[in-house]
Amino acid sequence: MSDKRRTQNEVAEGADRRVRVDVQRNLDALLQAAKAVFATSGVDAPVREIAEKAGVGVGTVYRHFPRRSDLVAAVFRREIDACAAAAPLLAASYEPGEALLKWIERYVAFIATKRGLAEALHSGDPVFEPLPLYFQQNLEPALGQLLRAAATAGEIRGDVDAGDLLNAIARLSGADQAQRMVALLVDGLRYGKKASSGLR
Amino acid sequence: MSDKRRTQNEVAEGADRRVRVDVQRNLDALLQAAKAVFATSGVDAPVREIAEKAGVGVGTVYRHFPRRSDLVAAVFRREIDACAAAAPLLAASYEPGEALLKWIERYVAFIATKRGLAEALHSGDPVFEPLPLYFQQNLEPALGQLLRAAATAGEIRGDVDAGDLLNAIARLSGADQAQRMVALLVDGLRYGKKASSGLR
DNA sequence: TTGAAAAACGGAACAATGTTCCGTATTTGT
DNA sequence: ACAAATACGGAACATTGTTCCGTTTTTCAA
Repeated sequence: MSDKRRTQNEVAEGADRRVRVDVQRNLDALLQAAKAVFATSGVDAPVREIAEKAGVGVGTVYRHFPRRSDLVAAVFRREIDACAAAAPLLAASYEPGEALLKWIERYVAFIATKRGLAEALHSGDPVFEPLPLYFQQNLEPALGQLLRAAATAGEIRGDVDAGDLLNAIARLSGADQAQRMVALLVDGLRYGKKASSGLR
Repeated sequence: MSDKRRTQNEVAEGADRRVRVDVQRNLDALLQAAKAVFATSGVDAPVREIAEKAGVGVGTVYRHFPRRSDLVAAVFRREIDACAAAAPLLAASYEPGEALLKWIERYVAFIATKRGLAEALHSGDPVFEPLPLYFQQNLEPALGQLLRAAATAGEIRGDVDAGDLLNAIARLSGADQAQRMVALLVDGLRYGKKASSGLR
């Protein structure tokens, strides 16, 4: 290794070396192909299918994403971010209760388009652990804000955990009657200020 | 044991031939092994593992259960039946609201012990189609009865479909916070007599 | 009791998939 | 233009569902 001093490019960050152009190209193609395939065949689609659609070998897929789930996570990250970003926007445009409802609606729509994602999140397979983590780290604060605002406004009870709700909705989504079931869950939010189901 | 004529055993049904003893033995061993393995490793456990535990070859497993899911279904059928049978018993021993709550509790406990079952039910994999069918055909009437009784008694709203609720609970079960989420759902049952979430 | 036909058995073999490995091709910095 | 570094593609391996078939066990009746 001759010394590789990157002269002026030596940014603070560990920017070891400029990313090779082919890497960037393949990564883009991969993410795009994966997004398309996931939408079509669900998140359980074979890696080979994605690799082929992207015009790369499976080796390339695995170099960028050591685990299948890493690819899934990468593909969804940006959509998750967008969903999280929507929260403050809605909060600024509607009253607390309405904003909460609208955000949940958006969240449901997002989850619904990802066949198999709900299962993956809950599969228990250690390989999917990072995914729900990212989900919650990004979505929980967003929902938490809306939840708190709505509770303060007295529109819903105040003892509901954002993470719980996020998880519950994700599980309910995907079913034919998802809308109805989520609605029921939301009604539960308004039931009262104190626990009361007897199942606690 | 010479005289083998089926004499009085000759039931009307096309009892072509008495089931071979080894068949019965293997079938029992299989169901028992499967039940144990499912409880330990979840319903996704490899068929080979079950076959080995039962002391039979995989060929035997597939002769009795053409699809993996058929075995899963067989193992749960009796438990499902028991769960369904509990409904009228509870209805006879408690007031409508209480009976409903207790039955849901039992249902949750049952689902909880079957790691992966909720996912299987919803997997979309055509191979699991018969399972949810059996579930609903047996559990829906049971829950429906309790639901109707509770609604009549004015303890919950009357527009909740038993199938929906069954499905929703199955999806929620298995999570760490399943109890809390189901409780929230149940609270939703009491919210009012009319739709009100705005998500409908 | 005995022997041949029927039924079931076990497990090797096949197919689909996730993942790893490595010889080859591409890119980069000089 | 060249050599080192890096990435690439896809064959090879591991795991698991499912099928196939030669062998073993059970049944039935003479």
